Amino acid sequence: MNTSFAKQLIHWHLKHGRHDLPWQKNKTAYRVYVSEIMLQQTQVSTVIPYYERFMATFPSVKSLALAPLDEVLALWSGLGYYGRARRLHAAAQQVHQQCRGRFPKTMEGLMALPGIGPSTAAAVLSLTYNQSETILDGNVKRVLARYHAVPGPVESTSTRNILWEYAKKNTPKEDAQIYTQAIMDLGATCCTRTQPNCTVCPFQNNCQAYLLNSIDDFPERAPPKKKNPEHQWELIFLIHDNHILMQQRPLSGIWGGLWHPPQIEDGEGSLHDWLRLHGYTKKDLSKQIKEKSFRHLLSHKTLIMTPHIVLLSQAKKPKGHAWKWVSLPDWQEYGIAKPVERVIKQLLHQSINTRRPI
DNA sequence: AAGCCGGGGGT
DNA sequence: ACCCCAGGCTT
Repeated sequence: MNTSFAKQLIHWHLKHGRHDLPWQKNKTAYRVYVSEIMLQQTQVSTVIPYYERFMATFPSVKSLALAPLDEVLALWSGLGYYGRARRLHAAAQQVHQQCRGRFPKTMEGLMALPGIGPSTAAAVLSLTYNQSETILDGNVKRVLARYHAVPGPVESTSTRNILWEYAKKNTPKEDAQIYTQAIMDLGATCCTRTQPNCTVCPFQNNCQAYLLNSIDDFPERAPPKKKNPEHQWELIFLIHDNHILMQQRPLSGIWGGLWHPPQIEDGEGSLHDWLRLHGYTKKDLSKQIKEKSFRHLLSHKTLIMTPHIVLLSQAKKPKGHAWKWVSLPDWQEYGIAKPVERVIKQLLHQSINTRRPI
């Protein structure tokens, strides 16, 4: 074990670490666990407001376990990676039903829960119970890759194994709680990705990358994968009698379990589909869709049909099911993806400005 | 091993 | 624009 590394780091953390994060208060396995899931691939500043709302609504494992998934997704909407929310909910139910509401206190026990991998399990155990377990997140990878000038792209398995070994060697038997927080804080506030603040770093005299004057070369990155071309499709916002037509997406894939307005195009989950269910012929539909005029299709009551383009970064078309007219005052109670939320807000705003009832 | 999953912040 | 973020799951 590299005792010196931990001691220096803990000493640094005493003065320069973060001590006021919401999940650092009233530390319980549940509170730390929820924070760790939210923080996966998500920055602290983004998480904080979501975390506060979430914990106010679900203060205990039991309350989360007994809540419907819809409610969990609604609180999660806007945060991204919605699979995290589904697995969080499933894990809470497992803990509630199979562990009498107590989180496992072992790596194996925690990793048996959906959504918990080695890093999250170690974070829960070290931060909550001061167990000597090792994390390897983006911060730790960066710190260690620089400290040891580790060559090779951090995405590769071999480099990751090397970093795991360093990380384990550095983890102290005592004070793992403070150490875990400390190494994340160092990565987040000092050993940052760009423009690291090496002049105040406790490892300035030990960091291989700094001594080689090549901080920017570590961690090495694999060449970027080519991204899917961004595709876009039309979502149609049908608002009728103060309700908006929405459909829920299947649990797998992008925006899993979330709600959004129907797409115009033909196919499963399209507006075509929905209208056909309501007795309109295909010929009717083609004509009216082309003209973007649905006033006579649904009702002669107030109806505003507003097509909007929602841009997604994925090439898959939405497949939805479970059509539902959602009351406009209630739409925020549903899990809605961020781009969709923006359009709905804009629509409501417009209707207020133009003083047109919808 | 590679792909998938989101939205935002920093540069 | 591009990179990255308190990763894990699926294929």
